[in-house]
Amino acid sequence: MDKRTKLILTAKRLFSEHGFYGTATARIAREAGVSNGILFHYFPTKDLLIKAMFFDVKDRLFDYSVGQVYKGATLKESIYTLWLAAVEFNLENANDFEFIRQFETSPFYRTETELEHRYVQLCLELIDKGIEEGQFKQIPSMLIFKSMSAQVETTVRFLKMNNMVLDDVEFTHRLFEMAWDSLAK
Amino acid sequence: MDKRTKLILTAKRLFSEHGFYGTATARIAREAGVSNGILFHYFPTKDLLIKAMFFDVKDRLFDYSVGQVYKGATLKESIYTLWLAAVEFNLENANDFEFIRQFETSPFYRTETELEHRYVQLCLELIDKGIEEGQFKQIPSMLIFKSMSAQVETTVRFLKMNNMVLDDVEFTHRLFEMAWDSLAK
DNA sequence: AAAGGAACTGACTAATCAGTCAATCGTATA
DNA sequence: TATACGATTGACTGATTAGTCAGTTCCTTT
Repeated sequence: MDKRTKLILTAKRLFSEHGFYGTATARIAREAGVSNGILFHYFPTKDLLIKAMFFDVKDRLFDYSVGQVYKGATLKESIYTLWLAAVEFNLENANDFEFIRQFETSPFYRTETELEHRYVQLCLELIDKGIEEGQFKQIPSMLIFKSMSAQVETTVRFLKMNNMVLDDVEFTHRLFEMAWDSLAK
Repeated sequence: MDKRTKLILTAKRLFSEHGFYGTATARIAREAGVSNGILFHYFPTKDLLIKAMFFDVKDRLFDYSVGQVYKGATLKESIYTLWLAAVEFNLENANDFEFIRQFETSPFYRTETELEHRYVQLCLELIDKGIEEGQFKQIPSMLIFKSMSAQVETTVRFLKMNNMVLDDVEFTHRLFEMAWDSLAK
């Protein structure tokens, strides 16, 4: 594994445990098994390291989930697929999940940052379609997207806190219905 | 205004703008117009200052919202009152809102911290009642509470980002229905 | 093999910060 | 008036940190 990747993985683990400011750059380098200097070779400042990590996570979430949505699916099926993929991804990648959570409430985060990403674009298109077709409530699509994201986050936090996994299909559906009902007409 | 209160108000403003670690204790004292030492007289460590502020906000939210729920109200009316009070409180107290948001995603936050508070207790009782009576979905009450809290947060963020206020009753109801539908059977 | 540049090292620094402390002030009580 | 004690000050310190830099290693190209 190259040192840049090692740094990102180590940083993600330490950030999710101790927060951005609770983690010294020197510690990231040490625990990644590389020199202090090389961190600043790849990421000129700590801020740029953090921002690079944000896009790294969003890219991987996109790759993980979008492939699963197939063309012929109904709107509800598509939303369900995206919802389930997001929940699974966050459950399986605990450090990514904690990292994003902290990033989005930090002063680093600006909405423009997120808007740029194709994952968000895709979701918004789907939601707009649902509103036009009259399947969704007459509410701004951005609010619906944010609401769904918040539901995913809440669900993941709950499952983790109670050491649960999504093995019960019936329960999984009940969780999804909670999110779905909030946007369906 | 006594110096302890001045410190809390100034800290809240600075924390909400620059985060916990982005705000030096010396700066809090300076902008509050008091000496550096007095901060540590009232709050022996920075962590204790932050925790004291958390309970300060929750207390005020409790006082603000609970008085508005009247005895004879239906379950939906009570939930609506609490939802609206929370949204209004967070809109009117921007610094409190940002502070709590950061606190809850920081390493300071432990779930036990919140459970102790009577505001949470009250909400959980109401939700349990709704589940027993069959009005709410068969989902753990803690998850429903967290989901509602997340919806309030999302709504407030959306309104603030678009410089909106809750002056349109019809739109307000549509926002509430979003949250309500996610928990109602 | 020579050259050149990217990857890499780790000791170093300038700045910042949480928390301390010795001294002073204000005021209430005896 | 004397005593006592909490409130208050602000200069100070020891520890920590992001970022630098001069020099070394490694690899590719000619």
